[in-house]
Amino acid sequence: MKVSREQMAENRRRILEVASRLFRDKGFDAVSVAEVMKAAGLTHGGFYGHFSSKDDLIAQSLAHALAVGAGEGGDFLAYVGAYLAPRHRDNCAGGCPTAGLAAAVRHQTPAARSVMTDGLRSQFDRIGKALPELDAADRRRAAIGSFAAMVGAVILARAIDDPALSDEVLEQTREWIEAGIKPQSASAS
Amino acid sequence: MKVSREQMAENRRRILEVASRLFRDKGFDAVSVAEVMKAAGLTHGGFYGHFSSKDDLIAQSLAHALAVGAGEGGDFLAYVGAYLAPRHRDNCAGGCPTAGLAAAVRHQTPAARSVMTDGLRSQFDRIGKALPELDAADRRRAAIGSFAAMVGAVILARAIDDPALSDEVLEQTREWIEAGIKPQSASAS
DNA sequence: TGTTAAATATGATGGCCATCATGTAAATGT
DNA sequence: ACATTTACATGATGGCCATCATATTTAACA
Repeated sequence: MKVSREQMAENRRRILEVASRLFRDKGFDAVSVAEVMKAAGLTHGGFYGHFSSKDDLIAQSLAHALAVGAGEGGDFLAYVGAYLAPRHRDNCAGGCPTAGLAAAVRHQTPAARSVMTDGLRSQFDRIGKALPELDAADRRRAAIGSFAAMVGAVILARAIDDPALSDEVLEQTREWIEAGIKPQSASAS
Repeated sequence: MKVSREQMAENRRRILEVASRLFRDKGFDAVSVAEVMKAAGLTHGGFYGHFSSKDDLIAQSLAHALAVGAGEGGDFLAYVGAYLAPRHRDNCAGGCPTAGLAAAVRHQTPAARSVMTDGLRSQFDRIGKALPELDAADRRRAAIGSFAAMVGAVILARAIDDPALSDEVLEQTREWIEAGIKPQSASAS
């Protein structure tokens, strides 16, 4: 049955939203087109009315997730604290799409890699702007170095099955980043 | 045809070696059992004489790769330089199994996650011992923070399709780590 | 040397999945 | 109101893959 224009637009939005959560939670390969559609409250048949292929869905849902997560411009240290927290580590589906999907993007289409590249470029710029207390070169270095450490730490923490070690990875990386961001203060705390 | 005991042991070793390279290169899902066996110079039939399942192969080949890569105890800064280099970024098959597979381990069996956990614990200890110029607490923080940044940077650099930005991620992260490892020197270079 | 056991090869089997073909019913525009 | 378009549902289809069944050949051992 046909649905209204707005209904269709909302269906499409729901597919993207649900797909990005499922992908972050289980990985691109482990989520079938039918599963996405079912989670969106539809059947698999209508899928190709919205997207040309599963690869197309992957690229578009990635863009959707990166755009949604790109809010904030606020306190960088607060952002780091929330990012390197057990809460975020345990919330793959709703968490940072870069931490959840960057490694898998390497095996995806050029379109998906391009989306991820744009997302990362924006992210580096955004973090750089949130670090006004440093001069330009240090800002760039801190933005990229910190974000690499954040993404790496969450990926490692999620791979580790020992809760104590997993927590430690988050905590030590948080302290490491905090120390690295204030190089102008004296070396001893 | 039956082969000698040693021949069989060597076949097994070759399967593990070839599998760990293929997995790092293409991901666990994208590599079939038949492909691994063919790359090892065998046919798919003999596989279940060596391993109880593909999941078993994944866990064992991961352990193999982590053990092989765990050599060195030398100069940490040289290690960082080689790790955060385009050469390593472009060599997934022969590169660090943590950078190549840590994110995917999250979706694997408990056995595989346990192997990865042990590998990371050893890695943190090893790096800590390579940083004797720091005191104990700083050593641990630097070991975990640096390695998280290294893994994250290589993952991001591999996801990015713009060579200039990809190179920049490696380079800035390298400088960020180098700066963070020598906190006792003056803040200005 | 002959018998046995084992390692590998060849050849199914069953399931999952992306994609397509076709039907149906409701929204859209006149 | 009517014709038409179209969004979605139902139901194939073909391919890939993990795993298993069986055959073959040869090492291992007496």
